[in-house]
Amino acid sequence: MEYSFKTIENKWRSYWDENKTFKANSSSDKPKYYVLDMFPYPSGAGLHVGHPLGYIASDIMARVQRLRGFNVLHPMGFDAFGLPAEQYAISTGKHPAVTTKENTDRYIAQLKNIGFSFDWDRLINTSDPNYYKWTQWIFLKLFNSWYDTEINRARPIDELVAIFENDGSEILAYHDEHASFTAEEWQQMSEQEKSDILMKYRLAYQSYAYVNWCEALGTVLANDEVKDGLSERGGHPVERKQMRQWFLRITAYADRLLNDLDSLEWSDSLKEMQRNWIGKSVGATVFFELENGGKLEIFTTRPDTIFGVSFMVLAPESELVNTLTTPEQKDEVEKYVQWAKNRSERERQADVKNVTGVFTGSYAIHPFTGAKVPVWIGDYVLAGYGTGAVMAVPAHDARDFRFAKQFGLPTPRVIVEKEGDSLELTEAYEAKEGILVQSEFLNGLTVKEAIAKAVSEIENKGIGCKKENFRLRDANFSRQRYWGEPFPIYYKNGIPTAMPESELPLLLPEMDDFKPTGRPESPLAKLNDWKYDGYPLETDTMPGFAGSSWYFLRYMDPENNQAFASTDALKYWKDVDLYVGGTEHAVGHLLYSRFWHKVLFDYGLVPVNEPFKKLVNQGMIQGRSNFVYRITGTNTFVSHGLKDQYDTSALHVDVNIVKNDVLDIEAFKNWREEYANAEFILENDLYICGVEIEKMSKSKYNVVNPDQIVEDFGADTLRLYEMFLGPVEQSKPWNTNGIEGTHRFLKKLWNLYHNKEGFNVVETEAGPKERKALHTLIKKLNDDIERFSFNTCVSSFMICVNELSELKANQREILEPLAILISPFAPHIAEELWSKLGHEESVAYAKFPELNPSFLVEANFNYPVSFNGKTRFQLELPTDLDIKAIEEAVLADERTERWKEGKTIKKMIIVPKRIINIVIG
RNA sequence: GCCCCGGUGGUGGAAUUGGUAGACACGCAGGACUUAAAAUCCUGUGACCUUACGGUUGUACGGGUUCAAGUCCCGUCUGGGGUACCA
Repeated sequence: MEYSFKTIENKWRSYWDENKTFKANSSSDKPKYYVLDMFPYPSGAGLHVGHPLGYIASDIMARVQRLRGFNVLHPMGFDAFGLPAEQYAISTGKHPAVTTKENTDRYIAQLKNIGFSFDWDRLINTSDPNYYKWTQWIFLKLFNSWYDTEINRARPIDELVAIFENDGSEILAYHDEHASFTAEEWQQMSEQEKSDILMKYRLAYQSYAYVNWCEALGTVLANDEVKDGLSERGGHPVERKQMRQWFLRITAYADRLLNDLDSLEWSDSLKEMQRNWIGKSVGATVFFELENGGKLEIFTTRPDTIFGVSFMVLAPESELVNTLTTPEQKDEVEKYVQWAKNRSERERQADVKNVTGVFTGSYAIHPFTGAKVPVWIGDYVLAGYGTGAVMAVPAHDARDFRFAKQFGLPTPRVIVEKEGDSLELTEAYEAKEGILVQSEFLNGLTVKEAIAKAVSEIENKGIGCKKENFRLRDANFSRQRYWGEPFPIYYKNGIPTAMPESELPLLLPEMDDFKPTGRPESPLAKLNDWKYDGYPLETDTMPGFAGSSWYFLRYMDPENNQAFASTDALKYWKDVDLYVGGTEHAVGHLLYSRFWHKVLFDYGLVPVNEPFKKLVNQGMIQGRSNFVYRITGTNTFVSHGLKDQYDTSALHVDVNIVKNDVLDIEAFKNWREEYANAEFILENDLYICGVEIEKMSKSKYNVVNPDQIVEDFGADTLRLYEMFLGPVEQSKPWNTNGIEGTHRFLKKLWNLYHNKEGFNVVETEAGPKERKALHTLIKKLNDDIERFSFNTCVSSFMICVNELSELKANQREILEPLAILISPFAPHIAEELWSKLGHEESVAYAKFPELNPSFLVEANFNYPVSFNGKTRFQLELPTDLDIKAIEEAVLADERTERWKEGKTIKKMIIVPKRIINIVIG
């Protein structure tokens, strides 16, 4: 009887749907287990083969935990707001809500096709008003909060107002710049002044930031849409424009976000990434007097090197640039600042080959030596970090060193490895160890001592103090876009004001025209009636990470319209036991979610202070991308082999219009309007595309769908194959070579339970060989599931089934537990076998088979492990023995007794106290 | 540039704590069954030398620690992810 996967999979898919087999109840006597996937963005390209990698792994865990007796919550939903749907709307006029609905429907069908055990009744969608009502509600919570650094938690803004009214500004609160005022002064302030001051304290506040403005397209671009300083669409110039925007004050939580990492079961590398992102550093803030009056504040982590300062560098955006530039330098400085302004931060940091900068003409005075120190402007200094100015110590910082070499500035060395070393330098000596020289009162000290001493001297002189600094910046929460959550904020006489909670959700208004406004603002600005209570509403919308920062809480109680989730549900499900998702979210999403969760925790709205207990980072299934090369400023494309002769930028091209890396030129012209008149420079009459292995993503046009695989081999084969491909954590490019192997395995499994006539399982007792095969498998599975090693699980299944096939084992005693064991991995076939074994309830309600170690021990004695025809084993010896005695001990061992007939010890590898390896041949 | 992860046969990968490198699977070659093909099954398969027995060598590259290194340390090369408006 043949394994007919289509019939079987269709049957059980509808059975699970109709019976709601995987519905989770928010109350149960069983212990709870919450397994969560990072929910997908429903891209127009459909679910790609990379998505299921993590989903299959988490589904296996969900199913295993159900079999182990847990009440499992395993939900799915969609992160449905975002840029691609809006871009699609701009080019086709199709409303993002419509495309999003189409895409989510397709995703649901594709997901159901793979047989995931999701509780579909808990499906959520971040673009659904019933969902984003609560995103807006949490935003208002943030807007109406300030951070009390004395008790280290968020508090209502009303309480801050009360404090200002009674005591003025002298409180321990986390804020921007400090404005000092008395209670009386506060009371006399205008509404506008009060609002401005409160903005400096709110956890959601307004401030200024740069956006990528593209004049030609008339819109603000995401970083992803900018390539080499030009817009990806059209290749138009992009400039950076400063605008007022919303921010979230995540920096108030920097210490807690850092310290609480210790309690999480996340990989060390991921925690390390978050730590580095938060980037806590301890150093000093120091004021340098300027020659012509005024002061320059810098932050340094290396106050010990203060005698090595040979110049200062300001970020081009620094407010001091204007005041410090002398008339002679004015032209040059303005030219430089204008140029640097349009380079992205990443470009500025990555481009170390071209060191750029300009002298302001002004000098600072070294606080200890009194020397004149020139003040430069350089774009490797970022305005957003520290004070936007550095004291440059070229001898001990690589970036400062390159700058000094470029502009012929001195590089005095102040630290040597050991006393008496030469002061010559060919590169910066950055090590934080050595002895101070040429440093007056620091001479002879170690770096560590010198840091402490320098800080105390700086403090004594009253020119600075010890300071902690974080690399983490507040999160920019504004987007000049349509397809996102509207802010429940209106401008009452120009003052940003929260809408009442009772008015939520503030619905995203219907629009027909999503084209850019031609100004750096959201399409919502085109609406005349976008008003609340007669006042204009905020026209920016929230970014992609708004909805995804709290969705894991909504699954606990998705229908609730009184609260984002009920207290009971939150108490019961508490937190996510296992979170599976890609490393691409290592800092963004995972940091924002932790931050939101902590704010809610401060208000007692969630029971625990961290949302994700254990995290597994699935690797990425990568795609094979193709590229075309556009000559800068033209609509001409040059073939890969000739591109180095031109100034080009590489653009992704749809892999579907490329065959064997040769571009179908006609298809390319039809692909996008802007390419209709494209011209080509060919090689050998062909346009050859470039190739790169990278993230599979719609924007890279390299997506492969799982649908065809399910059609050809079935979902169970796809599930096993994706697991068999390698460790879940590992990234690899997609390819289907070898999928036959896992399909063949399923056929073999099927044939264990069937002969030609049909189902064929006997009730007789199994022999020791069969029992050993089964229990070896149980043991392997238990160990491997624990360490998330599903590829070796699949191998173990194959080995076991091969052995059982050879033994022609068809005893119920063996096959019943085998069906349960395979069910998390290949659920459809397992359900079919389970029902044929005479069970009425789903295999999901079965009990995970227990290991009987006695079968293994017995088996081990009867059937020694053997490789390449040689028998080997390890023997532990108690103490040092001479070779002769070891040999005797080996021969006396009962295992040797069993195997040594006619054989001798061929090889022994001996280490002190222990024999490691004995080969008998 | 900076932070994080990886590099093992023709291919995906295994080796769990430093102790048999290449499990399992794909591919390939040969064979069985078949008129033939498909399917299935069996055998072989890192490289080099050898008719064979067997030997030598081998985990990106260069060093080091160790009785013992794919695994630990230092340096280099190289691929991928992130880099704050893709999600």
